[in-house]
Amino acid sequence: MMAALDDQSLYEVLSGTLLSGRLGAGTKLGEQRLAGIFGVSRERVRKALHRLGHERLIEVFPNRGAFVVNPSLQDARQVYEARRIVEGGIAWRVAESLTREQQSQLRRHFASEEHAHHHVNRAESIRLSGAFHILLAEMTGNDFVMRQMQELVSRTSMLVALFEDDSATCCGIDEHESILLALESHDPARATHAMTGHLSLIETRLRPRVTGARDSDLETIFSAAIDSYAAQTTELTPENSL
Amino acid sequence: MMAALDDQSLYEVLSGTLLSGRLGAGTKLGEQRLAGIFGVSRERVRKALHRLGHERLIEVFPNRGAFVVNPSLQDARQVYEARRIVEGGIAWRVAESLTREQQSQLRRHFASEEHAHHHVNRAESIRLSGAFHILLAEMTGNDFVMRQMQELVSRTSMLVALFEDDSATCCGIDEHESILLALESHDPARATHAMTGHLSLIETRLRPRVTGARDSDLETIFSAAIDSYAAQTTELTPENSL
DNA sequence: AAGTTATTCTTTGTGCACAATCCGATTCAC
DNA sequence: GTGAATCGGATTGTGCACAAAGAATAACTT
Repeated sequence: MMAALDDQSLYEVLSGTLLSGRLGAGTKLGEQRLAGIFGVSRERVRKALHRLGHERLIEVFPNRGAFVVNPSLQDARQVYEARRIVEGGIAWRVAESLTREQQSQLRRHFASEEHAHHHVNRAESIRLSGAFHILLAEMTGNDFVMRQMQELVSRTSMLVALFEDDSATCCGIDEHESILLALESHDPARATHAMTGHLSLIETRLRPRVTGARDSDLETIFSAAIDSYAAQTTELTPENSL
Repeated sequence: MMAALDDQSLYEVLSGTLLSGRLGAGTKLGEQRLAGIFGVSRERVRKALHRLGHERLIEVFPNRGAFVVNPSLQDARQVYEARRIVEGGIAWRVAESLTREQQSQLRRHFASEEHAHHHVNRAESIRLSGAFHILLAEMTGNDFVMRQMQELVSRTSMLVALFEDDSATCCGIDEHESILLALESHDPARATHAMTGHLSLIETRLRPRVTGARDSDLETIFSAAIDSYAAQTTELTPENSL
């Protein structure tokens, strides 16, 4: 069948592929080309590209086109610095007002992290590490803060794809525990301190990596992305398969 | 002459007018209508509208159009909450690393604030109060943080236009001083505390105001906005008047 | 032969016409 | 008279064709 992608799907596939780091930095994303690959009109691609540009996932040069961003190590540092500032503020706020439910929710999450860690389930560990930070942002119950965090986490995942030190792409579990303890003691300053220290440690794990000649065949990469996206969505809405 | 507005100018006039609160909440911004007023094609207006929608300065409903946002008091609270979190983090960070130059820069700014305050220069006081917060954000030297702050300050100025208690739309000057003192003492926790306390105080000044039947004649409002924008830009580039 | 200009070709940007959608009013049925 | 359904007007969304800009190449001059 190969359903025609709607705007949202197109954006999600594009965005997901960008974030996964499968595209070589600096790769040109031609409108015509993408339109052909995705089987949609050029205007559709245009709109998606503009949106991605606004979210800084790609760089758009007027009359020149859109290109995959090529973040420098300095850019990476800025992302972590921003996270220290924002998540420091989040930790402070959450420490002030942690409820019983929130506390047990964090405890439960931390237990999963430990479980995955001890069973050396690497992929799951990475996922849960990120989720811990998102969970804290959610506890502020604030849309602005959540959106900003989502953007920062997106950027982070893009960066680790570029600069990952293969040995450690996930947060240290002890550090999460010390954050948790600080939150539970309702000590804002201590919580902020634990959070900023944690993020600094993660940052030190970044290594400038030779931007390896990754596969930059747009057709191949996006076809795979579309397939996995389709699989994922049909799985979520099985009634569609009727 | 009445130069044809380019994309950027169009966006800035639109955005500035939105932020000033001169437009009634919920006012519909029809594409055709605006195109006529600004003397540009509909597609141009479309693009600007989409951008504004992405920045949440207007609400865009598919197939229905764009409308001026109508923030509730609860929305306002969220903005101040977000500012407490982010600016709390900023204060922490700046307190950690305040340089001599930064310190004197802040002192100088504070002196201007005091001056305007004592001479009862109301408009200037308001402007400088906002600038103080932006200045702190700039001192982090972080693009992400600055962009977020710009967005939050924009929203704030929109909100005070809606909910202002006429007696106090500017920051208390004593509060800024206590933040300054905390920063100078290089005490992050104290700085964060001063900042969050300050923002909470501002928030208490918000009063739910009957969304007064403001003038919603798009033609009149935008014509004035275009004129003042033109005046402002020609002033900045006097060589254009040749 | 190197640098510079002219030309061509590709890619992005824009306006226009038409299609899809939504809102409101009128009409019809009960 | 009230409710639902339908039709008309208006507004937004989309594809297409053309215009404009940039990049690469070719030619020409010094």
